[in-house]
Amino acid sequence: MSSPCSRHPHPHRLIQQPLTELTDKLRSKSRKITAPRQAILEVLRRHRHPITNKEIHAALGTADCDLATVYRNLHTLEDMGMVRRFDFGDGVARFELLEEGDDGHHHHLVCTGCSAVVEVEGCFPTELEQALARRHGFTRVTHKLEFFGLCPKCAPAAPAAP
Amino acid sequence: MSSPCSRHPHPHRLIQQPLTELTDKLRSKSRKITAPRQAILEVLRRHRHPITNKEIHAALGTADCDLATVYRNLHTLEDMGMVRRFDFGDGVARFELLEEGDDGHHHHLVCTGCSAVVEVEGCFPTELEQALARRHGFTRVTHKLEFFGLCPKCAPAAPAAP
DNA sequence: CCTTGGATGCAATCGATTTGCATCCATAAA
DNA sequence: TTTATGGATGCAAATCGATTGCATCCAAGG
Repeated sequence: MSSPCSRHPHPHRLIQQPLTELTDKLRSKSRKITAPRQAILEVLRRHRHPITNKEIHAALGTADCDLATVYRNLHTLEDMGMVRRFDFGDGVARFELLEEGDDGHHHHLVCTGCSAVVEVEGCFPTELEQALARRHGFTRVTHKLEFFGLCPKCAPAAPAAP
Repeated sequence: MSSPCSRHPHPHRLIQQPLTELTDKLRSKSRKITAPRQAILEVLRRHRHPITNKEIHAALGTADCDLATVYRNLHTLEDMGMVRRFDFGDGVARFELLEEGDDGHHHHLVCTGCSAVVEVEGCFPTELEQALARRHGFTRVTHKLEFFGLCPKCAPAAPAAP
């Protein structure tokens, strides 16, 4: 694992549940299995890194649907706990399909040059999180954490730095 | 417990440098000392937690200026390293005035109910960041980390929990 | 086949932020 | 002090991601 800029599958996201399993979950909550929805799920299944609504929309191909439908569906899927929303700080929401039983809590290392994404395993600040909660009397504390830097391919092109 | 990082000259942001020091810094980079700019700096000096462009604009009072001017000034101040931008994940940028010599790197615990903000004194271990950088060949790696939860006041009003 | 509530397309709208442009003025030079 | 000038500002229009109202459509259960 030493090519962060190229697309490489990550252990956590190698195996995806079959589409039927996904549609079953939808059915179980009285959500309809429509063509756009299936197509969106297929796109999500094919991507191992968070993708934006626009990217999903662009990847629909033949099964094209309205962009608003993509937005609405990702809200629905998020509410149902089937996808997780990530924020890379650029003002655009990104989503990842979740495995059954996975809460999707993990972080990324994002190249500020080419937007390449590496998944980071392990969730470090959990202890700090609980200490914080205790100290300030907060409950239900979570966190958002993402790493940013320059990948090997983009490093040479970078400006002077400390 | 994780080792807190050591680059926090003013942990609680109680003391702020005088306005003259700020204007001197502007002058030194051939930026003009205008009324709007001074007023914006005054507002920032009076706040110890990240505030939005709108909040700054609203707090200007007599020294009112165009909202676009606030936006432009905060870009300028950010570029000059005089303020630091924070992202609480709600799609609105927030800023904090930086002390001399402080890079402003710290994190917050934000109440999702009332938006109360607590500064977090502990920082994510830098070594882990560097290990990540090494493992994936990234350079200049940084991170964004914010905590979210319910403060004591908002906890009672919260819905059922896991 | 029929009913029905969720789903979709389309267009309008929203909120945050940016930008084009004419004008203004803080600052340094003359 | 006067002048020249490039940065700064006001105002309005434009972007951009995302949301929403509404009429229509259709998947799913009778």
